[in-house]
Amino acid sequence: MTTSQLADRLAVRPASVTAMLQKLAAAEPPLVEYHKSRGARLTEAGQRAALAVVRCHRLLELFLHEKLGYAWDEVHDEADRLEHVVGPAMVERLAAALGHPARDPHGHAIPDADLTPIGPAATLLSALPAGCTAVIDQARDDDPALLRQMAALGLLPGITLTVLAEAPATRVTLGARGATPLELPADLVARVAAEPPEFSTLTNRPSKTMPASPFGPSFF
Amino acid sequence: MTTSQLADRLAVRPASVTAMLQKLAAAEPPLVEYHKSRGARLTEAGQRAALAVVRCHRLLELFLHEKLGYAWDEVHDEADRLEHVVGPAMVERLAAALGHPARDPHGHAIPDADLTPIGPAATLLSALPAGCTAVIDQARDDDPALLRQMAALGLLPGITLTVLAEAPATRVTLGARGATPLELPADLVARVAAEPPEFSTLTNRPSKTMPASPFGPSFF
DNA sequence: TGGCTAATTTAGGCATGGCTAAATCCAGGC
DNA sequence: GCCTGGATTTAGCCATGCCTAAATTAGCCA
Ligand SMILES: [Mn+2]
Ligand SMILES: [Mn+2]
Ligand SMILES: [Mn+2]
Ligand SMILES: [Mn+2]
Repeated sequence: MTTSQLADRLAVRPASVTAMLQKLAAAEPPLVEYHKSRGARLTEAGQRAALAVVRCHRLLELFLHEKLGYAWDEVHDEADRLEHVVGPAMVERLAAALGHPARDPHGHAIPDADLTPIGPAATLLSALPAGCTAVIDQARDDDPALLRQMAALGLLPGITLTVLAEAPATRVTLGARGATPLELPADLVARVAAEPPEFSTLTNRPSKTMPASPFGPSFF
Repeated sequence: MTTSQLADRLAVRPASVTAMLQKLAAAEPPLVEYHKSRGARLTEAGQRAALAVVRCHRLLELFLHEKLGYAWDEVHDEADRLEHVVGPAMVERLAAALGHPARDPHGHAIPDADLTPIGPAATLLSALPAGCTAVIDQARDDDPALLRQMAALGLLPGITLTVLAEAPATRVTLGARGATPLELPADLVARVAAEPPEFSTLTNRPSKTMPASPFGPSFF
């Protein structure tokens, strides 16, 4: 990643990114491989550190949803604060209490305890060709409004849909066939991913109305 | 409290305490009433802020013990880190999930949602007169070794004991009468509190062997 | 091969919360 | 009513992580 890509994602100034990259590259062991003015990449150790935080974050999200009754659009922010403070012992306790789950409420894959890297993302709804049938896999979890909108439309991970048209707007049908067609907002289809039914770990499995449940592969 | 008392409790230099007291006194609203070179005291707002953190801390301790299977000597440190990051919504969710409990695993009172101040401490074992019968109420939770020692001796909140002798060492009998007498270490009796049976909210209620369970009044 | 612009890094600051060392305060003791 | 030693505050620093503004680099096009 380049300095400015990171600055954008982190909502921080490029100068701050440079400083942090230098620090992480100088750490023992180095967490990033930093080529000045060239960008940076996670080292093996850095990737493990990152996966540990992601594992913690997603377990927390699922815990808040499953055990404390949070709606799926409310869990991300709380998890974002807790993830940096929860100790390794508690992470494993949470995993055990949740039955070593594979997915968080938004369908994101939860890295396992040995921090094996996660596979690539599924396909965005906006990239599905017309006529295609796919299973909703996961959605960005950093936009509560998006998640509420999805829940209202019945667009939950595990749900199967068929694309009727891609342009000018994405029109889909939910449930295997012929139900009422839906027109999906452009910002929604750009942030929800789906997979071919035969790839999906878990086909069709709605949950409580507002909240969602565990499912499919990763993307962010 | 004086500056140096605070410095001792917080394991911080007196100069740092002075700086923080000045800051808290200047806050809007002021959290402490600070008389320079004279010491400081919590304001109404400061007390509420403190009780909110204590409530969160104790709910977390109970949650870790009850729901995640932590032993009672392991919960304090984890709660100490989480307490500053858990949001108000999660505190109330925790309280609800735990059934709005009155005590944490060490017997400390959990402030209720409206942050009503907590009553004074029970009596230390070291202060009980010989012949006295009392119910274990609570113990300091910041010393895992003490808590493990208590569990090993069967000294859990809710347990009734009778003091046989105060000097040279504290000798007690557990259970209403005549079981095998125990000699209690001086550092233990200085950090465990008990109450007259008729004052105790909950008489006799041991729990899992190592871990403990919710009980009696407060002290720190 | 320059030169120009956009990306990046450096330089210099700010706020937080801590520390040490040097004043300063104050309460007793004489 | 002073004197003095312990308590307290002030002064001056440090590390973190972030910021702005000023260099510096790098890549692309003439
Ligand atoms: Mn998230
Ligand atoms: Mn998620
Ligand atoms: Mn505690
Ligand atoms: Mn406690």
